[in-house]
Amino acid sequence: MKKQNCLCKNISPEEMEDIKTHIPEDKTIQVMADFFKLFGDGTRLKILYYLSRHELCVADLALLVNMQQSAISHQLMLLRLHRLVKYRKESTTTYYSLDDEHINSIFKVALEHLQEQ
Amino acid sequence: MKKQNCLCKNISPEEMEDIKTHIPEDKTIQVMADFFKLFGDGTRLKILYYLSRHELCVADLALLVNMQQSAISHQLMLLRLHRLVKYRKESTTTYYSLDDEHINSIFKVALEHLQEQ
DNA sequence: TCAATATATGAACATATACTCATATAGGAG
DNA sequence: CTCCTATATGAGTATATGTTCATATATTGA
Repeated sequence: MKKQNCLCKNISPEEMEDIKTHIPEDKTIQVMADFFKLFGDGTRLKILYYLSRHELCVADLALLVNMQQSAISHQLMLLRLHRLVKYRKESTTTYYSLDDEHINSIFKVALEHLQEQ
Repeated sequence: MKKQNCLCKNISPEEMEDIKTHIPEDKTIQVMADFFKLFGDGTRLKILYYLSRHELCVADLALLVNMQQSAISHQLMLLRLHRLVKYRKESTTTYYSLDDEHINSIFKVALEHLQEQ
C-alpha cells in the first residue's frame, strides 16, 4: 500500500494492505447499501410498520400512510423486489405482508442507537 | 377511520384506527429514516468498515476508499453529525474512529437478510 | 515570516429519488 | 358486453444526494 505523501504515523502500509484486502467486494457492498437505502425513507418505514401490524391491501395502506395509491404501489414494488414484502391476490385486491423476520431486529438496533442521544 | 370506497374485507375500521394511533410520530420516523440513509451509500459503508478495523486519518481513508480527500471529508462530516464516528486531532492530522457499537450489530442483521436469497 | 501539509468547506453539477398525473390492466357485478 | 373498482405502470418533474473543483483554515518546520 503506497502511502504517497501521507505522514500519518498511526498505521503501517502493511496493516493498510491487510485491511484493504479483507473488505467485501464492491458488488457486495453495493447490495448492502441498496438494502439499507430501503429503510432510508419515511414512507417506506411507515409501510413496513403497518405491515408489521397487519396484512393490508394497497388502498388501506394509502389511507393509513395518507398518500396516493400510486405512490404506495411504486414503493411496494421496490420493497417486493428486495423481498421485504410479499403479496397475495384475491380477485382485484392485492394483500401485502412482511416477508422478512429480520426487519424487526433491524428496527430494534436502530432504536437503540437513536435512544442514546 | 373512514374507509371511503375501499371494499377490502381484511380489516375493520376499528383495527385500522388502532394501528394508526400506535405508529411513532412523523418526526421520529424521519429521524429513523435519516439514520438508515447513512448506511445506504457504498462510500460510507466502506468508510465505516475501515474504521471498524482501525482508527484512521482522512488521507489514509481516501487512499483506502480510492476517492478524493474532499469527498471523504464531506462524508465523515455527515457520519460525525449522526454520531456514528468520532475524531481526535493531533496537530494537523484528524484521526477518525467508530463511535457506536451498534454499527456491527446492524451489519450482522443485514448480512443475514442478504444471505437468505 | 514563508512554504508545505492535512483537513474542512462552499459552490456547482450530474445523477438518483420520490412523488404526481394519466393511463393500462384485469376481475367482478349488473 | 359494459361499467366499476383495485392495482400497476410509464412519463414527467422537483428535490435530494454525492462528487469534484477551488479555496479557506490551521499547524509545523525552515
